[in-house]
Amino acid sequence: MVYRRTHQVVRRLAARRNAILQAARETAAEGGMAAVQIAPVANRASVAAGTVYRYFPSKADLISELIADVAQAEVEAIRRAADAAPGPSSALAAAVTTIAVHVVSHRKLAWGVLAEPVDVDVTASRLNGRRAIAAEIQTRIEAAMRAGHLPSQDTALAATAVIGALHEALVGPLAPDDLDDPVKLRDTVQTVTLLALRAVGVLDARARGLVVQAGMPIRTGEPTAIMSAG
Amino acid sequence: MVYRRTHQVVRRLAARRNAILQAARETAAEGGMAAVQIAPVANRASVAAGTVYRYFPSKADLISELIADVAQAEVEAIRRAADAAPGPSSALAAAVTTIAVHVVSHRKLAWGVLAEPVDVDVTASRLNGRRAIAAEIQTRIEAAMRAGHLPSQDTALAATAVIGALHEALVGPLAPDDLDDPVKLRDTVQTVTLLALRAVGVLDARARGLVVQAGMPIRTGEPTAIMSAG
DNA sequence: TCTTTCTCTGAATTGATGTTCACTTTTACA
DNA sequence: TGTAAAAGTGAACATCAATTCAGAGAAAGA
Repeated sequence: MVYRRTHQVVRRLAARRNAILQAARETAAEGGMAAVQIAPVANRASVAAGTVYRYFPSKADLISELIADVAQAEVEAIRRAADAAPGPSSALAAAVTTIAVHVVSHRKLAWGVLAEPVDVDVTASRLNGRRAIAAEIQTRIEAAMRAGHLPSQDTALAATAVIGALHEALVGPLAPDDLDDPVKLRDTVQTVTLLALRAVGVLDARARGLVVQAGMPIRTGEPTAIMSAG
Repeated sequence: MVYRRTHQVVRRLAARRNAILQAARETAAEGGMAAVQIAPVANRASVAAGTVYRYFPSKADLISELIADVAQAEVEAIRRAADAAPGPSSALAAAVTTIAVHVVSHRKLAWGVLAEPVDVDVTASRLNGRRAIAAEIQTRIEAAMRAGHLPSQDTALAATAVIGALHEALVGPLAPDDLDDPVKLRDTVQTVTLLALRAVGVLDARARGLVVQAGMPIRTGEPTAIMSAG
């Protein structure tokens, strides 16, 4: 034997794999899932089309992994935001706000990951991602419910409905189209968060200071934990 | 000239066009939009593939028309149910309940019409359908708001969120999978309707008798107007 | 430097469907 | 019954992107 992988090579392979995933992600963020085709992604990652297949068995696997990554990052962001909150109600508010902010901040990517038509089958990955995020919300609803802050309810269904409301109102085809205006964006996030919280029985979240404060900037691309005491 | 369309022929042509649309609809209801391919649909309508193109310029047009038809029927059902209600709050409840019931009753079709990936571009048609339905809900929210039954709010955003909550919880990938059980189905519809109404600020819709009554059968395939006084 | 093995390349292949079109069948009416 | 126009047929075609693969290029060690 005259060839054995050195650490260098191992690292380079890993880096290249990441580069492909990253290229796919950027492509999706810019042009939606429809734009995520092997040739353009490969080109963006500075490799040949065939090379992609040395790292991913198929386009479906590539996109599935992309979806899983995005979902996991979201779950972690939600968890961080909620765990930093002082009580169950504000934890729930923080979780919902986090989703809302992330989703509006990366609409194209969110739409692609969540719902945009793709030619290959990624339902399993999407389902898992949704499940993980819904479970996170469900946990917070349960906690608030047990603390007596929410009426008794089917938490699984409630979590699903909350997510649906957020997605449809913020990235669905009917979402407002003027969200590039930061003021409008903040108002929209706040309104939708209020709606979602009200759905599960939070009374007057705004008065209780549970949601985004007026004038507070929404920063994109980082863990978001915007809320106040509750 | 020795050929001119008789009334008979005109009728036969119209009937055949309907047969193709109907075949597409049935195919979608059974196998989702993915199953709506020219060859199977033509076969189901008992015509050749080429014949479809004598009635529809392209597959996109066929599916777009299917979507428009379903959406329009839905709008009419919502309007009937809401108009039959005694007051603004119950009209809103009736509208929401109608959507919920229809959507669970024809999950595959609803999913196909609303969100399922399709290889051709039907975004315009979907957007129109969603807009029409959202407008219907928005109208009812506005009425209830003006009557002082709801807090002041952005009705467009509220209507969108309501629709999102209904869809995600009832036909989305996270929807309960045991909706074939009629009891479970009724409970689910009721729960989700409550969530949706609560989101826009309806307090305790159940106690006020605004939603599906326990024991009331949900019939499918016809205009639904299930509610009581309000 | 030479050989072996791995990795990369990108043009060619494949597969799946929407779409077309030369031909057949049907229709209306003289 | 004959014939011109319309309607229907379905096999062939076009398209488009995922996938493959034979050969080129690098890397490791003798």
